[in-house]
Amino acid sequence: MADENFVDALAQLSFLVQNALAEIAGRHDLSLIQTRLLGVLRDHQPTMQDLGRHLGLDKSSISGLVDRAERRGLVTRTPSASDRRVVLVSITEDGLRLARQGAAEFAERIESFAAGLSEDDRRALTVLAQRLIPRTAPSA
Amino acid sequence: MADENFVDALAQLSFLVQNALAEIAGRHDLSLIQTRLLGVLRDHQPTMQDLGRHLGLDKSSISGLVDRAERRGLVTRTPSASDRRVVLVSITEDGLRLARQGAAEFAERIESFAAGLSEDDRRALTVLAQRLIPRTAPSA
DNA sequence: TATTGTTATACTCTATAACTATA
DNA sequence: TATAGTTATAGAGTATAACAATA
Repeated sequence: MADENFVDALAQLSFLVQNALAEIAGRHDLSLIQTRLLGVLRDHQPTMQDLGRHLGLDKSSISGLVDRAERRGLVTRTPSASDRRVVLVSITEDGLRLARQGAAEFAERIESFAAGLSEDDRRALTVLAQRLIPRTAPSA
Repeated sequence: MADENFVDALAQLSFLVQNALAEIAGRHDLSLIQTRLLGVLRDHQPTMQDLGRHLGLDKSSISGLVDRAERRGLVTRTPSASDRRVVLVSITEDGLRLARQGAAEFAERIESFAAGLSEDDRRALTVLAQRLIPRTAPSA
């Protein structure tokens, strides 16, 4: 089976990237899921329900997640004006700072892994990776 | 920054692969870490300490992990003959069956992602991925 | 004394089910 | 009635610190 190598290489690459992400998040006392939460909030001001969809979690899990992030001053809850059942979640200045810092460190780390790759190699890897990723792939 | 695309593509690819892994594990009521445990035990009969090193976890975490796997009949503890402080962990028939089944499903899933890639594309992606992976990269 | 593993404790993360408030 | 969110509860997973048994 020639494709054992293919599957193994993708699996190991995914562990490499995820471990880097978890390690960098940990340096800021963040879990992977808290990091993803901040990542989503960088570009959106979603409802609790939206967050559940984005992150693939039950609403009760989102409640706890946002509780803990709010306790640390990284996000805030705002009641919706149009529907008083709804809660909007926003990132704070502190949260934004942390998200940017983490993203920069992550990019640096990935770059360091790819130090041995030429520009052409990187472009080729980028294109091949993109062809594997469906439009529905979750983001950080 | 041209490399934003590179970093993003690798991050998304890693989420794609890890989510596939987690989803398949979940179908067998396994967590990612339980799956990795079984993966290690397919080829080794390590001590608790060895497992901690392999999986990057504290020995107390390994105790709980092995407890839960043992309770499900997936692994067994054996006292070492040479050093009575040491415990050796082995996979059971049931555990092995589960590990093989999961690995096969995972390979299938990865193949399905790569359905649009030619043989040459796969080879190229495999080689590029391998060049990113240090020899110390953790395995499933 | 040093090492191996377990246990006690505490916290994060997750889901299910029951609940409250609003629509 | 239906929907948005919270709370109560339970369990996995993790680490730190204290412990027991063995070396």
